[in-house]
Amino acid sequence: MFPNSPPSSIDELLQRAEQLAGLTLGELAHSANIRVPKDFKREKGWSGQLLELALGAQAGSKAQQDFANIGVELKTIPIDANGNPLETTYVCYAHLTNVAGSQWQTSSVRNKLGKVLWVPIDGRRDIPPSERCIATPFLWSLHGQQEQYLRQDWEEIMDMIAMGEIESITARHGEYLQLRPKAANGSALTDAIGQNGQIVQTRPRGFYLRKEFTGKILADYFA
DNA sequence: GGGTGATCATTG
DNA sequence: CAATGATCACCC
Repeated sequence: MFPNSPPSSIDELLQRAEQLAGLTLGELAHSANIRVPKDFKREKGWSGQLLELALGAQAGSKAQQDFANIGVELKTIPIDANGNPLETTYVCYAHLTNVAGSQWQTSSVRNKLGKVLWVPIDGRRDIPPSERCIATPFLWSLHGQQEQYLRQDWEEIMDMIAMGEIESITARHGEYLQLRPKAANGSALTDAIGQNGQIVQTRPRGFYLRKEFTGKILADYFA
């Protein structure tokens, strides 16, 4: 059965996570009487929510780490047969106003990625979700050159947001961290800084890690 | 609407 | 055919 309380230490979290390696999503879901969708067309976050339950993360939405008591964020990541990421990784919502004076050290990107429990899961679309296998979860921390790469991209993007250039930022900006739409649909609007410093309406955005970045994390671990 | 969990699907 | 831009479900 799934734990009903969060892990009280990183060791406990890792112990829980290691128990999941090798299981299929179907086996894990079945153990808790959870039904598995045929595909993820209408339940895109299903894998992540299943893993939250299986590891005892607090359900629901909160703007901080999944395991705030031990400072760890949980990220599932879909991989192909070679262990390479199949999708970019969502990090957090991007605030588009009141960004003057934002510092990397206190940014939500850095806070979210400080410590991450990565759970690679077979994401091949030609395999039904129920048969997709959970690989070996591992703990990773953001530091050194990887942090500098993200910081550089983040500062470039935040500068553009602060300068009122939100509409000229595309997903092509940023070597490893990119800004993309993040909303329920195309009609969602939020405040942003306009070209003359005024408030304008734009599509909500989120920060995402490019596959090259997460691919390196996976390669470093499994090398 | 803002935020969590992400993958989908159109297109360059 | 990978990547960008769009979208799905749920919570508050």
